Amino acid sequence: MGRTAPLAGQNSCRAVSEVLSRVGDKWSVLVIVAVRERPHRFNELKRKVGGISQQMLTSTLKTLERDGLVTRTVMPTTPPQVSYALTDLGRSLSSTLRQLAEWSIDNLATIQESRRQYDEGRPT
Amino acid sequence: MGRTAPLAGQNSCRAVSEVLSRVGDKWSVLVIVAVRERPHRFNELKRKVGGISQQMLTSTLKTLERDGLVTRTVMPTTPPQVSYALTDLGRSLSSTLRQLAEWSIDNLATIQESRRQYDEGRPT
DNA sequence: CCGAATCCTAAGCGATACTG
DNA sequence: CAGTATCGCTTAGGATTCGG
Repeated sequence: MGRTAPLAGQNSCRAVSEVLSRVGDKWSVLVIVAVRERPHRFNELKRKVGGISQQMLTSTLKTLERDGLVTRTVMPTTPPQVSYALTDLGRSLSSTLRQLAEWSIDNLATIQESRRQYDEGRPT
Repeated sequence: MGRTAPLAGQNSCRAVSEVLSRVGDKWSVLVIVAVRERPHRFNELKRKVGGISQQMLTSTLKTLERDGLVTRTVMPTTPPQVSYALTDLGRSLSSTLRQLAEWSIDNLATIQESRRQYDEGRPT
């Protein structure tokens, strides 16, 4: 991958695709946004995200940690507490996602309307 | 459910999540970028995207059309030709994605390095 | 409180063959 | 050329249970 493609064309797409695949799963973005403002503990995140299973929260957090987007800090208390926080990289991604968030909010209704019309025309 | 979170936090995330789920699949972004500059025909897109199966290109295009992101135009020639193009909405999304593309290009290497280190520490 | 392990279902996706 | 149909593998992800 020594390619430093100057154009935002074919090569860069693969990068976006890669990042989107990671972040485009069901929970990653929700978790990122939930943990964004301050460190959170596990069950705190679970409540805040809402609707996520333990399993998925655990694995989502693990993946995010592996990717260097969140940090995991174990507090040696009893019972043990674990604190999750966004890294600089995670915050950077979070900012970038904000643009997409705005687009989504602005256009989600349009998309849903488009779907409805499409489905009407094809009742089969 | 009586929750009407006024913050642009929780609610908007659902919208992003929704859009990301749509666009975060394996091929949508690649197809969007491939069709971006000008209308393309089916097999033209297939070649340009590269590695995509007929099945997936068909269903990806259908979903994008349903969401109002691309148009599908059948030319009544023999053999029939079908032309796909980005809508205004699609172009708008494409622009928004560019930011994410840049972030991806800038940070993909960092992420991959982070993964490598993480995996080293946990050989199991 | 935090998370691992197991089980199970639904969906994503690819390959191939067939149609108009 | 531009799809559709079918098959089967692989993965995502939810529920539940067990352990530290």
